[in-house]
Amino acid sequence: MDNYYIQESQFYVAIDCIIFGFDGENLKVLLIKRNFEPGKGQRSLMGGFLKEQESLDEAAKRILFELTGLKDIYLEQLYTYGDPQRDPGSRVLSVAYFAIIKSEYLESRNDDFDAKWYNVNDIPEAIFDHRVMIEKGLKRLRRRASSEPIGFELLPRKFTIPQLRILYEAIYQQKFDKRNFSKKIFAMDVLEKLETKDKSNSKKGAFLYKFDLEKYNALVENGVTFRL
Amino acid sequence: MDNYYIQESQFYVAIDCIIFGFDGENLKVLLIKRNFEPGKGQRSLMGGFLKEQESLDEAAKRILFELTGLKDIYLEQLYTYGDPQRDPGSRVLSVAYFAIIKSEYLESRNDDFDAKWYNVNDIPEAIFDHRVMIEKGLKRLRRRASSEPIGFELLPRKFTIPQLRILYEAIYQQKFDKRNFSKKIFAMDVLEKLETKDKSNSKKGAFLYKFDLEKYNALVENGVTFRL
DNA sequence: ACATATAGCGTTAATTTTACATTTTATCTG
DNA sequence: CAGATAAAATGTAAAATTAACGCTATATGT
Repeated sequence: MDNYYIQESQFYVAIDCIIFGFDGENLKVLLIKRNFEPGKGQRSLMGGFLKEQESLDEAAKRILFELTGLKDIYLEQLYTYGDPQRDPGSRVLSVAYFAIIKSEYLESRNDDFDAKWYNVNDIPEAIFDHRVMIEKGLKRLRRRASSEPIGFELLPRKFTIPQLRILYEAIYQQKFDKRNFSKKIFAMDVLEKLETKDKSNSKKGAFLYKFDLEKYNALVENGVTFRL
Repeated sequence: MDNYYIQESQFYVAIDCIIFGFDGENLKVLLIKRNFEPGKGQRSLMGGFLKEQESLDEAAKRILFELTGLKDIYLEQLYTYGDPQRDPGSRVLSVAYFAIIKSEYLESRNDDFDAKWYNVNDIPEAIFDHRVMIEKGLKRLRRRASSEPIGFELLPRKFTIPQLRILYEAIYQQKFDKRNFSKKIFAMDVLEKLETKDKSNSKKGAFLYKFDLEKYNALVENGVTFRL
């Protein structure tokens, strides 16, 4: 490719992924132990450098795959951090991505990186500006979860209404009335009720549901918006 | 500074600014005529390359200053575009910024760049992915304007209620009921009523108001959120 | 002084949101 | 196998918010 911009400066570009998960009780963020200098051994978001021929989205997918072995993770660009002093290793821009892993994959292969889940209410110290990134990711998650059906990304494919409610309580750190919550979610008509019950949390058992993407897309077509 | 990352690739990083304005009737976006290759002479967002010692925000401010001669412009990072093919001149990432210029400065010094305002309902062809950026900026503007008091950034410091309403009608491309609109804005109690009237649009004249930042900040303290 | 054209304002109906308690059901235990 | 248990499921009324709607006031121009 020709280069018209020879006289301009160039920069390292990193991708950092804020990975959220839900263990059925609390909202979690995944941090690894950084395995190179500077900051080797410290807590860090999973990240990596952008490569010559990659788009940003591709790089984020590659990095998530390296950590989790998963493709098809919910992924969304969050913000780009470019303070000249942010990385003592050199001038590096970081494009932060926001990712969600379904809780059924919480225990995926990630041993090389010594990855651990941390409760979002109690985020530990982390390298560089990674805590700032996590805070921003959390805000984005809260905004998104109220206006798009991304909560389902945090749950198993089959889930119960109480599970869904507890998830939203974890996201927003507040209680929701059981009746009102059910009413709201059923009113949107985006769930498919299954025959089977989940009995792990009660003797009576709670019916399982699936998020029905087709119904949801049909609603979106008609201009109806998700709102919880 | 030490460099721990010698083996990684580096990239050009551009900043592009989506500059919105309001002429009292329509929402506008400012485009310039690009004055260097590739794409010389074509319509483009105002932009420039990130420099060695600059943060992203600083670069965006510098670039806006170069075009408008203004400091203290409303500015917010929007999104980073990194497709390897997006700029035929070389591999360049672009960090898009979203900016608002008060309409009293619409006619600022920008002659070097042959800048022109375009109605957002009728965005002309523009270079690279700049139209995509503008569309995204427009969405962001709409979201922001409904949840934060940024509409005032688009108006003169003193404005009338009908002006404010017409602005919101331009942003959302829909009519708002006069009475309900006034009620809503007055209910929030963030405006200061002035003695003087603006008589440019009617014989009777409409009272002028100022956005009262102190009142607004006090509300935010109390957890009240702006919503129009 | 009268015509004109926009500014300014209040009430009612409809919708949405909140608050709140009892019955159902499968399992566990004695 | 009967009774205890513990979470799931469900409806209604009050309150708050939002939407719909038309007339009078005012300053200027003729």
